[in-house]
Amino acid sequence: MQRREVAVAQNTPSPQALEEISQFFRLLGEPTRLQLLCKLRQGPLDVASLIQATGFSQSHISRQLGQLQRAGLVTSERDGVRLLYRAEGQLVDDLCLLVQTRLRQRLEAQLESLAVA
Amino acid sequence: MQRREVAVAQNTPSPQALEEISQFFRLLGEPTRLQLLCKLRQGPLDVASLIQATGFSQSHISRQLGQLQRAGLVTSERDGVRLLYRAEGQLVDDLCLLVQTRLRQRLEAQLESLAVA
DNA sequence: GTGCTGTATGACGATAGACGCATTCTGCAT
DNA sequence: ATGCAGAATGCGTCTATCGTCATACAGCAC
Repeated sequence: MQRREVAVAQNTPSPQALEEISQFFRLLGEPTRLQLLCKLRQGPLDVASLIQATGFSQSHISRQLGQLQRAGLVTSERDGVRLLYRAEGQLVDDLCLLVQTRLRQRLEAQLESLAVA
Repeated sequence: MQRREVAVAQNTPSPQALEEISQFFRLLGEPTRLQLLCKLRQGPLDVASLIQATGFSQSHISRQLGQLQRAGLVTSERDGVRLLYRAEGQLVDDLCLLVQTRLRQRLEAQLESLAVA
């Protein structure tokens, strides 16, 4: 049932699937969260380290991590009194690389059109 | 200069690049815009057709198309009194496919864990 | 040039969500 | 069991943006 709703697309996602896909993108659409993911992809970190690395408050970082964890993009593991968070999987890396490549191509095209003019 | 700011990442995007990448994801994080992109990828459409297809108001659709156009994801072309909008490139398709696949995998994993239990 | 249609934009209200302070909760260390 | 540190959550404020109605603008058709 759920499977069918999500999977109905040979090519065109169902309205329900579109909603879920867009919510996924929305997660990545916030710089704070993307920044956290970048930090965590380099290795596990506790909240204090992330506070230091980003400058955001403990509560804010905790909340963002909660969102990322519920979406399956990060996991946490106890290390003494601390929780170590780590990035899970390669999907976000892949997505960012595609977008970044595209953004660069676009800038390069613009540079070229300026040079010609 | 701009090139370097965006391109600095062998692997870790610069803060500026992260901002731009997140803004790109933010564009896709709104169901309306994603829906429009899906419609337009099947062929060029005018605003009236998009109104009919989605149920949103003319002004809203026009505004969303404006955003997508400025980001280079759609183009427009005059056809008599109408403007035909069309989706540009495959990037959004690729991104959606990656995300959709992942969402499915996640659901399937959850189904499996329920079956075992 | 004029009138009309299709589209873009102004103005407004409602809502979601970022963000930080304060507090509570959780689990470790003793 | 107790105390403490680290993390999660309550609450309030602020901002951005969705979405619509109304209006302005752009370009076609005559």
